[in-house]
Amino acid sequence: MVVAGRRSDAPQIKLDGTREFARLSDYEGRGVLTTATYEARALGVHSGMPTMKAARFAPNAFLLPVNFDLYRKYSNLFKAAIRSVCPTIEDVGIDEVYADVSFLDDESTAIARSLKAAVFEATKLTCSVGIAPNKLLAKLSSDMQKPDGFTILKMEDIPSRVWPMAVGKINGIGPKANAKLASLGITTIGEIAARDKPWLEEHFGQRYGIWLHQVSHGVDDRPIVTHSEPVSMSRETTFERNLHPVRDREELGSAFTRLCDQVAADLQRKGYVSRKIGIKLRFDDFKTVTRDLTIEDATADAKMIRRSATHSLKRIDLDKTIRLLGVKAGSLQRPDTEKAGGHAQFLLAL
DNA sequence: TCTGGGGTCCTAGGACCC
DNA sequence: TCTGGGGTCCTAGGACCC
Repeated sequence: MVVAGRRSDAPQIKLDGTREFARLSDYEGRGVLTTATYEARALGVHSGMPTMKAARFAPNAFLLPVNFDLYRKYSNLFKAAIRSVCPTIEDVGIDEVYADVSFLDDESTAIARSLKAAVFEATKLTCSVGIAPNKLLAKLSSDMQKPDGFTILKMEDIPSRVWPMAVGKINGIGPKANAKLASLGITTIGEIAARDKPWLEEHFGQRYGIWLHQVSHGVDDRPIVTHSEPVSMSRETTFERNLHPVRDREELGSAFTRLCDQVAADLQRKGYVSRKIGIKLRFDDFKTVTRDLTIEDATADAKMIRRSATHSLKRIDLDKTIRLLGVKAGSLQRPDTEKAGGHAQFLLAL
């Protein structure tokens, strides 16, 4: 079974009450797999794979639409369950958390078991736990035995258990860094660790080079961040077909308005105003451009957002058809911390 | 095979200020 | 005449993550 597509692709309910699921081969249109069961993955498909491509590997896989409301509900149950064991947690998206368990007296094994038991009791879902001296190693170890496993990783295990792993397993080494490392003959974490700092800095720049050196030796001093403020909120949509800036002007215009309305509603619902309104376009050749504009008065008003976004849109050459359109609000503030007009301002100079 | 949507953080140049 | 050194803010793009 795979999950892909929109809510409207929900299974048909037949007259006898049974549900008729679509098959992956029935899928039409754009998009990627949100996820796939392990059985489907065995056929060569994976999260993020274009759905039309996945359909060639697993045409008979059952196709389910995404249901983010449901995922959010289970996410909340899952996080509450973790919190009941260990209150100091950091959110890492919908299905992951870091938890600081250093204050617990129990053995690592007992902690892992109680975390998994709490999650299962709350959600009937299994999960994977990694217990390690820092976030880098905890993430690495939680991936070692999936699904429904737990792994305890200590500093002294690094040479035997971390160094043989592929560099891409490290959080922060993506496709680009992976390819560059490979071009230098490096495919495992141990091969990074075998290089000295100056060599890594020479090839990857000072900052990234030093970071590579550290992570390859299991060093990571990032704290658990229990609270963070949002930086931006955005909405974007990929059209079912590429839209022509002139011929499809109306359709583009209404999509644009809808995105601005959604961003405004998101801001209002969460209680923020924005000082930076931006747009994003992806053309038929997949080239992506962004424009943004800092505005005088922070806003959460749909019309204001649309006006600012239109300014940015006018600065883009529309010489190709458009695949994706997005609207983004950045430089977020809480309205009450907004600098109120009318306050006296002072300057003291020598 | 044609590639989602929602985010964060980093880099780098230019404007501008003292 | 051949021009420092520090800082912040703005903008665009890109890598990366879930």
